[in-house]
Amino acid sequence: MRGNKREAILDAAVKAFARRGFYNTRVKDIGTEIDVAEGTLYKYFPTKNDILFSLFKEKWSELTSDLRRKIEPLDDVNEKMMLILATIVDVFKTNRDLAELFLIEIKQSSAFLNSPVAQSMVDFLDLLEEILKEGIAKGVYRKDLDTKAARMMIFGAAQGVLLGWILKETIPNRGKAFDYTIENAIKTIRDVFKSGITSEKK
Amino acid sequence: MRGNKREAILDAAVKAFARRGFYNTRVKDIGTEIDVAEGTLYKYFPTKNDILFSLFKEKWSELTSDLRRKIEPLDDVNEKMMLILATIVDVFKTNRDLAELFLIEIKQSSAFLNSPVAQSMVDFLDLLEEILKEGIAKGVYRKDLDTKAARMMIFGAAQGVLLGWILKETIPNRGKAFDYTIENAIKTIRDVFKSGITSEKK
Amino acid sequence: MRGNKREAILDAAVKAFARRGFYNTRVKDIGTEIDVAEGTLYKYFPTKNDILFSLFKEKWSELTSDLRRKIEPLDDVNEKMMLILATIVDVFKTNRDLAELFLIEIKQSSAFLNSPVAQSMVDFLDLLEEILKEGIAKGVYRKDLDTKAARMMIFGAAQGVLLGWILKETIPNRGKAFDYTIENAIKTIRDVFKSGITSEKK
Amino acid sequence: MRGNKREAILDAAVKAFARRGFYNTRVKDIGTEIDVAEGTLYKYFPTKNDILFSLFKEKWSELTSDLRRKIEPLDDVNEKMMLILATIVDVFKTNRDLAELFLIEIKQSSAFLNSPVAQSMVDFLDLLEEILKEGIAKGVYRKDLDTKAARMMIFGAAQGVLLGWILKETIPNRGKAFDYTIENAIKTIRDVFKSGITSEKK
DNA sequence: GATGAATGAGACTTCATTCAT
DNA sequence: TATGAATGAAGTCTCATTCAT
Repeated sequence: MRGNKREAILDAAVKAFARRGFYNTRVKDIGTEIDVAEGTLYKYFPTKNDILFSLFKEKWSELTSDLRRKIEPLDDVNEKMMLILATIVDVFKTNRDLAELFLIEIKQSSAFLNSPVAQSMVDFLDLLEEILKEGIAKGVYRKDLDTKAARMMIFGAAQGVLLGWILKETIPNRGKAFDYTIENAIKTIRDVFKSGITSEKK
Repeated sequence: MRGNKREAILDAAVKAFARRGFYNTRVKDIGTEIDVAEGTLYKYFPTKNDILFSLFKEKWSELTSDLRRKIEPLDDVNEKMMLILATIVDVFKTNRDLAELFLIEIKQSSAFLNSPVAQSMVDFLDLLEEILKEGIAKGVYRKDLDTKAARMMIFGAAQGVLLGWILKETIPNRGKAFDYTIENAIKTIRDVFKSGITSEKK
Repeated sequence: MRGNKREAILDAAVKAFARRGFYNTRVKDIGTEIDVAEGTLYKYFPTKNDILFSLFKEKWSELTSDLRRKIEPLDDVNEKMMLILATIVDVFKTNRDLAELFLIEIKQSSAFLNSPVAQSMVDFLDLLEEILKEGIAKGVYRKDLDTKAARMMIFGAAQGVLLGWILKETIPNRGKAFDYTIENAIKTIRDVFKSGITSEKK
Repeated sequence: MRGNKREAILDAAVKAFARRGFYNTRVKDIGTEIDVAEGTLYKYFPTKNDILFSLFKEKWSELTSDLRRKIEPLDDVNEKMMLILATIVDVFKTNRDLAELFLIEIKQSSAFLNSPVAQSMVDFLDLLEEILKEGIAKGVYRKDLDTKAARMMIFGAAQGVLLGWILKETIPNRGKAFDYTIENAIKTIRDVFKSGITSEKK
């Protein structure tokens, strides 16, 4: 029971934060989402900030361990990398609110990057780097890759296409500026990371 | 004189917003930065929001037109693309606060993506797309590229490496997680976009 | 409980507004009057203006319906009219703060005369007019009376004597300028409306 | 020249205060009315309050001495009284802004009734009382008249009809509630004060 | 545990007044 | 004398958090 309500609060918070952003969400809004009084939230989380903290921590951890489980049986690094990218996009496609929150409230995440909470996001980046290193070791990826830079690049690229995909639907007027399917996006990412944006021949 | 103070306020706002984020910055903080009273800010901008709006609008416009001017004399699309990526990284490297603001306060930018202000950011994306299209037309870039998705991917990738670079210095504890030079970052971006992360041979 | 606090706030507001005027009263002042925090006021009324609005609306309504109840059993229009005038003076004599507010913050009432709130004051004027019309129909009042003008005249006359009575006590120095008892005032009003200021004979 | 600008400022203030009320009028608004900068106003009046003070003082004085001049040649007290009432209504009819200000910003006038400024308004009331006393002495007015109360009643009655007349035009929606001509109003006042609201046949 | 009324610190914004030009 | 940019005190209102029930 306890765990359930805690979970429910976090899920409500994802929705609320995604919809209006952290600072424009009232603590009451989170409660309203699941018919729980403000005071009750404070039984589970000491402050509004802590709700966001726990959210990031737990959701990132979940995502990372899911990914680890998924790529474990695979051998080919390229396949691993592509699976990761595809999964991320897929997860966020399924859980739109979570996507919005993770993509958009970066400031908040960086705001507590100092805290132990941050580890969960770094864990994800570490996973990315592992694959890269493995690929390099196996001669599949180029040796001169700066893995720390590359992982941020990959992370950013995924964020970028997801952001565009979100904005397309969020913002009627500007929709055309971000008009692509999520399938095209994932194909673009895969192809570009595989062989660049340059034409194959050459 | 008038223009100067307006400029000064915007610059102070960049600093303040970058340092603490939009919502954690007090209007008074912006004024303090340049020894100007709170009330004076309101002579130049009707609301706190408008300061951020004007900031995005004007700085993005500046950046985009700078880029256009720079790539004009070039013929090779690849060179153009690389120049753009290098310039962006360079601009933000020089103006650290601006970088932080643009990379991190995305929510705010998306918050007003409906407004005419947004056009300035879309203008930048359009520039990116133009190059991509030109490259495709000239047979330099792959024909199957979804240019709308690709431009978001490139935009995101650049943001990603810059974010890491910022976080490295902002967050002492986690510094190692983002430990790469900006030079390595730009090289990584260039190489990956040119020929992917896979090893050259094959 | 809820109703009680709302009532208490309105009563505190009457006092505060009467004492210093609407614009010179701080929201905090109203709360202080009844040991309630500023924020609490906003649980009951959305804005400071709304406090004044509700005040006018509810107090005028109360007064008007009281008057209607009182005059109902009477037959003689003259008696009705005199009862109304006497009651008004009496009500305000008893509730000095309310008097001060109603007499003095006319600007505010006129400020929202467009709003539905105004109806409550017009209702009172309508009551006055009804009596006048009844009197005319019965041949007790002069046929050539412009009832709309007359009701404002009566309303104003009552306001005038009450204003003087208030000023007498409010303003020590000028007290002599308004030196009459409320009993004399009501007698004056009654007599003058009955047969004018001219001497009886003639 | 000096006097002219001072006069101009006061006239502009009458307009501005009448239009929006004292508290909703900005010092700048007064200046704008006559194309004078804010700073300039402060060369002529030490504070915003002083503008209102001077206004009341000077305008009331003007009105009172005008009235004295007008009634001087008359012998009949009744004629005097009627002339006064007619003149007041007429003055305000001609100078609508002044009317609105005097009728509506009573709080402000009472706010400084303690100050020497108030004398100007009391002077007017004194004039009213003089006539009443003269009438009583001559046996024209009833001996039992409380002159202090009566003068407030007369003052209030005049205010009342003027207020209605102003509201009629100010407030489109409620116009019907105050639908009478100023001519009817003055006739009503004259008749009622002469012989009451009761039908002539006694 | 749950509630939601109450709290009050603190944010944004306004505007009377000052003062250098 | 005239200006109007600058000031900053102070007001209204919000909302995270507390606490009595």
